[in-house]
Amino acid sequence: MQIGELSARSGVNIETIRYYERIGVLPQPVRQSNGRRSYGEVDAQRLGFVRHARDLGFDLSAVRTLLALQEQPEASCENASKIARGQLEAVEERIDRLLKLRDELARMVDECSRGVVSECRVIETLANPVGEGLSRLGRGRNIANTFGSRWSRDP
Amino acid sequence: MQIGELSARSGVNIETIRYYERIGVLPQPVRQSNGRRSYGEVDAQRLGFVRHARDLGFDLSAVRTLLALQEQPEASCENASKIARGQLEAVEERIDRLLKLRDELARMVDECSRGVVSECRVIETLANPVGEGLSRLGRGRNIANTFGSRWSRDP
DNA sequence: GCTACAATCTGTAGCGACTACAGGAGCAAG
DNA sequence: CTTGCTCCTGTAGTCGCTACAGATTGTAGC
Repeated sequence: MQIGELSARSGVNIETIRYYERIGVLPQPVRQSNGRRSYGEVDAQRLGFVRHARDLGFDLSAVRTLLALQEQPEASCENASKIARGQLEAVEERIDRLLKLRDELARMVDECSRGVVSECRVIETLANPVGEGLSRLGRGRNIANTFGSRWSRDP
Repeated sequence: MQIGELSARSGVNIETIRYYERIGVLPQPVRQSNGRRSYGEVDAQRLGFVRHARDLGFDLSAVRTLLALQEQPEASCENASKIARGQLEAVEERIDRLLKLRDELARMVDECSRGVVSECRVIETLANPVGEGLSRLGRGRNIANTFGSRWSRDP
């Protein structure tokens, strides 16, 4: 199958597939006589694996590790489980933050009197950082920057 | 106050402050005779506003709009409130996704037999995308990419 | 065969929001 | 007068794509 079909089947952008190949997340595929990339089921599966892992928020370096682990089934899964646990932790922290965030945003919107800016709670709330109430939230360890800009990609 | 103090007080990286100045989110500050930037309370407040808005997930273009609104208090707050409502919607969607994500990750971790990779649920789950169960999650509209990589920045 | 158009190719540049670094200047304390 | 700190400018790197330019190849209709 050519790259277009692989892209359609996996839901991964053509450019992204080539990008994955370039950075070594996907292996260099066989080429047809005309120079076009030719993929098989194994490639489709590997790409599916990558996509699913990315959907779960693993960054590409984690994906690399997981792929390597997948390819030596005799190895211990300690490592894979550790990566997943780290990911789970990051997700839970993120959820906590977002819930607080939602409350503050909801309050802002709710209290906006729909009058002029000088009475608008949206602006006011932003202007008065509430004694580090929320602003401390962003300040934890940099947990491997697990969530890039991918949380709203797509066509 | 110099840039270092402003940075310490606001919790915003020095380089980031200069970056904000460069892209016009912060105005060019007064310079001391030695060429160093000199800030006052107004600047600190403006930066606090920016930081808080960023913490709430507004992207820099939204921040720009909000800043502009803040500076003409006679205007209607319709606009600010609209931005905040959009933001709230995006946050709620994001929370939904993350909750589903957490479940899948938790299940993965939970079911890992802690043996070899060939029996590991973490790898297995990634390899078998469960008929688009979760993978459709990433595929909505691109809601203005409101959340960049900022969700784990900091020292 | 000719033409139009689609799919693919390579290579490079751009995005957002920073972050890091090189190489230099200024300034205070010991 | 040296050490060490803060600050300066300017540029390049990060991540994970995405977009484009310009070339080639394949396919379908006339």
